[in-house]
Amino acid sequence: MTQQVLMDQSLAPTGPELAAKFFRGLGDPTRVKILQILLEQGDKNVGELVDLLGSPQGRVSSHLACLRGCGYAQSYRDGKNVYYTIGDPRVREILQLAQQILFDNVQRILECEIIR
Amino acid sequence: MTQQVLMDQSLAPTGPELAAKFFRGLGDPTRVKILQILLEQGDKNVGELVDLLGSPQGRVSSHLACLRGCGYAQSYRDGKNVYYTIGDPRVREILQLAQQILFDNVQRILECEIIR
DNA sequence: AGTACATATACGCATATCCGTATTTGAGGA
DNA sequence: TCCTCAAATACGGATATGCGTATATGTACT
Repeated sequence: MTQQVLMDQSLAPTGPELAAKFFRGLGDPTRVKILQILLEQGDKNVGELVDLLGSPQGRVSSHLACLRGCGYAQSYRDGKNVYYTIGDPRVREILQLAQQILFDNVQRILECEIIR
Repeated sequence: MTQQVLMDQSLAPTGPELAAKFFRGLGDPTRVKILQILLEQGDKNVGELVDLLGSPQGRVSSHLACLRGCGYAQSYRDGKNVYYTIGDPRVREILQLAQQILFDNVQRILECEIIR
């Protein structure tokens, strides 16, 4: 409807602020681990993720809300449970590419004090 | 030397913590903008970046230290000035891929309250 | 050596983000 | 409808991260 303005190319894809926000969405260990689980083991419901992660349910749900809200993951209900799935196939690509870059810079990134 | 332990595949590339830290390194608008400038306009020294960014010199240097420390950028001295350049060609790839994913999820990411 | 300029770093403050706990919402079955 | 369970959300506190300003380092040049 009135949202088309936001899709205008002149702003969106070039905006460093938006790109940074995108990366911050992937900047939490729990969220990355959730995506890895979904990619490697297929769809999971919240309870299963809680068990796999060993984190309290509330926190897992919050991170899932973030992943869902940003489009990295999608949810669907099956009976009592809500299942999560990877929302965009390119999520796999960007994670793999990050792993590759990461592999050659492990030392430096580990030693970086500005980001902890 | 003794650093090989860290390069062991069993730990490094799979660690969600490290991957998250990697993404956080790209999670700041100023850092993304610096990388975009270096990619689009070639090498720049600190003073030039300060002018292009409109940010105080100290802050720019800090972000550069982060980019350099993590391997996203490299520096070399030429006379009085220190120039920065892209450290890994895959940095361009991951930024482009992010832009593509971003483009199809602009609304959601903009609306996401968990990340601001 | 002494000076000037370019860059790097330090410090205190404001804010973002994460966590743990508790509570609320909502769907399914008795 | 009432109850139970799965999931989502709210709240206070702790930490991380970014900013602005000020200062230190370091190189080149006289």
